[in-house]
Amino acid sequence: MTPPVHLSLAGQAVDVLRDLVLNGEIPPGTRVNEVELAARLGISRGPLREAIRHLASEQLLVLVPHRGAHVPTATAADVAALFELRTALECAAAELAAARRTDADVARLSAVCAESRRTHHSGERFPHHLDLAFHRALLDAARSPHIAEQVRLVQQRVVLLRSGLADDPPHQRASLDDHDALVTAVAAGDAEQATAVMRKHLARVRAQMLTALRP
Amino acid sequence: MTPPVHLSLAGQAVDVLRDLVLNGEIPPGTRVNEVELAARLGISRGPLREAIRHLASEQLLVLVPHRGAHVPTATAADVAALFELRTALECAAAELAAARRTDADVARLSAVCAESRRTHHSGERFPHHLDLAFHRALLDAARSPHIAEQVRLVQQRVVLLRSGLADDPPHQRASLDDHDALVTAVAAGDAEQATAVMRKHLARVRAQMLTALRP
DNA sequence: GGGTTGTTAACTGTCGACAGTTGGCAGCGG
DNA sequence: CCGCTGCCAACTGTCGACAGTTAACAACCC
Repeated sequence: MTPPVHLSLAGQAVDVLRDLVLNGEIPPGTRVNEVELAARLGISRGPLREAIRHLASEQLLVLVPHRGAHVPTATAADVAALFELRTALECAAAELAAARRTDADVARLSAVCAESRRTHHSGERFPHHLDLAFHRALLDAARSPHIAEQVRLVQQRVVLLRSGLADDPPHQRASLDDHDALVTAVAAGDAEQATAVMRKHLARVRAQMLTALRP
Repeated sequence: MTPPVHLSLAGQAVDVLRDLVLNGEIPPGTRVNEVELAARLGISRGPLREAIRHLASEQLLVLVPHRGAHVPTATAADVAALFELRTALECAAAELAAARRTDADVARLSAVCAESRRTHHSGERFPHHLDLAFHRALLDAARSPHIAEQVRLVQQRVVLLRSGLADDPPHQRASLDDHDALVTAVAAGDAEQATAVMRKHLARVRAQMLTALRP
């Protein structure tokens, strides 16, 4: 029932370290000490090093020769460049989803949208995990494992960049509308419309992140 | 002059191992023995393991717990799924290139095309490295480092899958025409046309690889 | 006093060795 | 003759220790 059930210490360390980075317990800019972290995780430096390199390949850590690893800090240029990649990938996913979706896919997407609106209306907070769930459901509908994997990696980076950034209720409401429009386009099998909506949606998210990054 | 100038043994091992895999010196399906390869490279197992994990993150190797790493074998389904990702990335690159290209970019692209035609006419072989050079020049014109990096990884996998596959002169000529059409569209700044040509080009390459994979 | 150089401590990069697991092979029983 | 069980070799996973490098601090010279 737990998908990431790694037997090796290195595999476990990857998951633990990933959570530490994404949850902000190792804030951006912090250097990672191998011996200290190895002791904290109760493992040796060998597996930990493999885990660090793995996270670096996911770009959740930055390696500097002879100076160890540190969590990257958010840059405006980084956000812009990253969203170019995200747009390319998720627009393609939206296009494929519109062409391949089943009724079950549409039902799942609608369910996530409904759940999002409910929590937004009641608690007035749009939890990010529901946003991620929506984009993941769209990826499932696209049925393209390689694209899905790459989107997962990019979204991880977005989560890291977004950590510590303020929320913006009007933006969240607009995102909900975008999601609804996406479901409509996908349900109708309108690939062109789906990509157009996705492009607009990501442009909005990108703009919100850039403005939240300024002060 | 040599960009990948790694100081660490692990970094060097990554480059050596990558060449070994891409040049077919470790054929697909072959298992990699850590102690043997470490001795062959004159290094210890530690750095080699890090190199192996790195190549696995680039999907040039497949890791099986307690059974080591092996070079993946080409599957038709794999080619299809991979080209979905490649299409998404390179179409976006073509679109950005059309919007951002400079005269120098166009000159470089034209030069690569001319060189390709010359070798094709004289030696009747269309060297793959010129094909790669063209796509790389297009990426430079797109000026999107993240997309460029991902395309580089995908193209590596394509090279691996294509290793051992027969060439097809008519297909090569069509590819040359595609490249010329791409240069024209990019030079004209016609993003829509550039993505359309790229999509068609990649569909052709994908079809050629799938037919060459059948027997 | 500012800049430079020598020193030192901390950390990464690397190595060799040990332990645990896997797959194959031989021997045994049916 | 076929299937099963127990052993064995080979390999991976992990650990602790050593060597090389970096950066900061302190002493020294100008």
